[in-house]
Amino acid sequence: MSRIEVAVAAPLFQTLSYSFDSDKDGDPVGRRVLVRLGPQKVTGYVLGLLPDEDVSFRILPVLRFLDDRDKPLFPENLVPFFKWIADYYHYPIGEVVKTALPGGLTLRNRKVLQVMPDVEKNTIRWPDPNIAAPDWFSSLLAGKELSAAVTKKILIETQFSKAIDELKQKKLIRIVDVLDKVKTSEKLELCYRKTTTIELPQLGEAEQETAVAKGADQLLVNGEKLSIPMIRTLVNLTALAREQGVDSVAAKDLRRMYSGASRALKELEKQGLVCSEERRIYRNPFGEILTHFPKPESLSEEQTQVLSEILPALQQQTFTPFLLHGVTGCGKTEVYLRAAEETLTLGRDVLVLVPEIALATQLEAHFVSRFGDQVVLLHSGLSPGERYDQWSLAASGRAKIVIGARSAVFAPLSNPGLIVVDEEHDGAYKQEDGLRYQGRDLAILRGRYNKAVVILGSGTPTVTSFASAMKGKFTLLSMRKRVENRPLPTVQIVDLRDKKEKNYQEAIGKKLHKELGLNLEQGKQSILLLNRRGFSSVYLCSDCGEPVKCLHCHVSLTYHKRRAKLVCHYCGYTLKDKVICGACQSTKLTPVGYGTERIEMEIQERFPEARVARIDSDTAADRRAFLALLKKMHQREIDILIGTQMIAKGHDFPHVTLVGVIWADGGLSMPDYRGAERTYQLLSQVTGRAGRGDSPGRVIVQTLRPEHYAIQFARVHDYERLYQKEMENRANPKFPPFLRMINLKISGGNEGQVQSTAAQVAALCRTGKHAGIEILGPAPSPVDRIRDRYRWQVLLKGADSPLLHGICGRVLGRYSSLVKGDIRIAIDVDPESMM
DNA sequence: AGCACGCCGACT
DNA sequence: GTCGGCGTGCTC
Ligand SMILES: [Zn+2]
Ligand SMILES: [Zn+2]
Repeated sequence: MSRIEVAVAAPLFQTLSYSFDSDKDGDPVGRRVLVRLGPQKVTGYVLGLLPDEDVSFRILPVLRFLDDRDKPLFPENLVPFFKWIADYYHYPIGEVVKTALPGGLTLRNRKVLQVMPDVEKNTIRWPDPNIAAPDWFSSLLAGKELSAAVTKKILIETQFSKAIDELKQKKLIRIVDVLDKVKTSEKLELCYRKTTTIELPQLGEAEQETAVAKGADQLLVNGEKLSIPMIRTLVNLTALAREQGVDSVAAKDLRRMYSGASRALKELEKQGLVCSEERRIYRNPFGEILTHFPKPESLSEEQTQVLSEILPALQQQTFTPFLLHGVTGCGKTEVYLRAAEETLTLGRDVLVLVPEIALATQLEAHFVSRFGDQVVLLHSGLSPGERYDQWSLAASGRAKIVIGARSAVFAPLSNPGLIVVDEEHDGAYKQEDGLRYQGRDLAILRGRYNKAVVILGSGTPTVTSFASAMKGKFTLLSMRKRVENRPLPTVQIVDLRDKKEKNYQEAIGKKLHKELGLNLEQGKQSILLLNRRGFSSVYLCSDCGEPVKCLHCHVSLTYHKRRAKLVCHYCGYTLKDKVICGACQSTKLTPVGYGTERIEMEIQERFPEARVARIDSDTAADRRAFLALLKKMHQREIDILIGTQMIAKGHDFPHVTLVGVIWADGGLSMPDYRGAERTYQLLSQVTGRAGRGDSPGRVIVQTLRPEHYAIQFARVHDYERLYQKEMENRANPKFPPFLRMINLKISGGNEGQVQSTAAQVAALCRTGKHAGIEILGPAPSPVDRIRDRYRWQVLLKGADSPLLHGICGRVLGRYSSLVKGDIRIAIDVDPESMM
C-alpha cells in the first residue's frame, strides 16, 4: 500500500492522507477517489504521492477510484497551481479542485429514508398522535421512493424525529446511505467489427430480391448459413469500415443504411462473424456551422513586429508575459493564431481565455478554421455531458487547444506553452461567488508554473496590467493601426445639462435624434448603448417620493414595461406593476430613470418606420434567439440596435456607422475606484463598433459630466493619458495598483448578529500585527440586504501582501467561534465589486 | 459540510 | 429526573 495526498470535497483547508494499492490501481495522481471522511463517504482528488513516514493519525485506504486507470481528470502540473489558489484566496483546497473541474463529478453519500424491505406497507401506522401523518409518510406507504433531498428536509424537521425514531426501532423503516449516482460520464456507442474473413458475394439489391423470391431465405457462403439481412449488413459493415478507415462501425450508422441491421447484427454476433464493442463518443458542442476564415497570405507590419517578440519567447519555453495593447480591429486575432501555430509546432498546448463565449464566437471560428478538431471549447453554455467530453479530450491529450471562459484557466492541458487572455480588461474574468478568483491573474500564474508565454490582449488594458507593463513585469506590445487603415470614428460629446438639448422625460437629445434620422434615411445601421436594462431604474411614489423596493433586498425594483412587472435585479422578486406605495398607500407611482426598454420605446415613437431591436441579458438569455438577432443585424434587417454593454463586446457589426451613448457617466457615480477606467473602456469599445473603410463612423456621447477626463480621453482615443491620470489619482489616496485590498464579507439573516460578527471580525483584524494596513469598517455593504440576508463588510487595504493575508488567516483561524447559525464570512481577495 | 459529542433549560 | 436544544470540534 502506498500513501497519497488527497484533497477532499469538504471545506477543509488541509489535505488528508490515504493509502491505495499501487500495483492494482496504477498512477493515482489527478484521479478522483471515494474515501471515508469521519462517518461519511466523499469524493477526494488525488494530488500526489506521500512518503511512508510515521504519523499520529491512522491512514485509511481509499474505498475505490472513481476514474479509470490512465484516465486522470487533471494533469499533475495543476497541483501546485491549486495549492497556491487555495492559499491565496483562503479557500478550502478540495473546494478549489471542485470549482476547477467540470460539474457533476463530485459524489458523496446521502441518507435516504425507506420502508424496511419485507414489511407490508399498509400495516404501518403513523405513530405520533400529536401530529397528522405528513405527506412524505403517505407517499412512502404508497410505494414511492424518497429522494435524498427530501430525506434531508424531513430529518431537519424536529417535529418528525420522535415518530421516525419509533418507526426505526420497530424496524418498519430505515435510513440507508446511498451514493450519488454518476451525473456526468462517458457516452458510449455500440459498434460492430467484422471477425470473419469470409468473402462476401457482391450481392446487389436486385439479386437479393431475386433470391428471396426464389424462396431462399438463407444462403450458404463459405460454409456459413447467412440470411439476406445478414449478408446485407455484413456488406454494409465492410463498406463503411473501409470508407471510415476504421475497424468497427457504429450500429446506428448501419441501421441508417438498412433498418434490419439491428437484428441481423445480433445474429451475426451469435455466429461469431462480428463482435460488438462500446466505443466512446464525444458530444459535440460546436452547434452552428461556423464561418470559415482562411489563413491570410501576409501579415501587416505591426503583426510581424509583434510576432517577432512573441515567437522567440515561445521557442525559449520560459515564462514570458506580454501585454498586447491593440485597438479594436488591429488584427490581434491573427497574432494569437500565429503564436498558437508555433506553440503546436513546439509540441505544446494552447489555452485561450475569452470573456463570455457566447459573444466571442468569432474568435472560436478563427481557431476552428485554422486548427480544426484540435480545438475544444469549455464554457457555461455547454451541457454537462458536452463539457465533460471537451474536458476529457483535453485531459487525454487529444485536443491541444482549449478556448473557454474564465474557468477554462483550469483546463487539463498537460503542457500549455501559450496562454492568451483576450479582452483582458473584461469584468467577466472575476468570479463573484464561491472561489472569488480573477481568471486573468490565474492565467499569469499558470503561465509561470508551466513556463508558458502569456498574452494579455486588450485595446483598453486595465490600469493594473498597464502598470505592470510599465514596471517591466510584462513586455508591452502595441498595435496602433486598424487593419485596412480604417480611421477611428469622430466622437462628439453632448452635454445633457443643456436644457435646449434634451426635453425632460426623454433620453435622446436633439443631436443624437438628428444623426439617427440621417442614418435611417441613408439606410445605415446605428447602435445605442445604455448600461441598464428594463424600462426604468426606479418606480417612484409621486406623493411621498419613496421608491418601490424589493421585499427581500435593499434595492429599488426595476420596471419592465413589456412584462408589466417590477423586478428585482438581485433576487428576481417580481411584482405586478399595479402597486401602491408601501409608505403612504398612494396609487400615483411613476417610472423614473432610463433603461434599454424605455430607449427602445422612445426610438419607436421617434422613428416609427425604423426596424428596432434590443440586446441585453433579458433578450439574450436564449442563445439561439441571440444568434438569430446577430444574424439579422449582419444582414441589415435591423436599423437601430439598442443594448447594454453586451453590444460593445466581441461582436463586430460591419455596417454600423453611428453609435450613440445615452448616458456615458452612469458608471462614474458608482462606489468603485475603477469607475473612470470602466467608463473609458466601455466608451472605447463601443466606439470601435462604428465605421468601416468606406463609411467612417460617428459617435455621439451624451453625458451630464462632459468635462470628466474619462469621457474626454475617450473622445480623442487617448489611452495613455487616461492611464497617467488614473495613476495620479490612485497614488493618493492609495488604490490598486499602489496597494492591495481584501474585502471580508459577513452576511446572515439576523441584522444584529451580522453587525456584531462584523464588529468582531474588524476587532480581530485590529488586534495583533497590522502596521501599515488600513482597516475600514465594519460597515454595511453598498447593498446591505440581498435575498433576506444582511451584508456587512470589513475592507483591508495595504501594500504588504503577506501581512494582509496574515490578517485573513487570523480571522479564518477564529472562523468557528465567529460563525454561528446562518452567518457566513466570505473573503474577497482583490475585490472588483463592493456590492 | 456533516456528523458526533457534550453541556444546560423546561418539560414529564 | 431526562429529553432535546445547539455550540464545539473533528474529519487522514
Ligand atoms: Zn408614497
Ligand atoms: Zn430582491
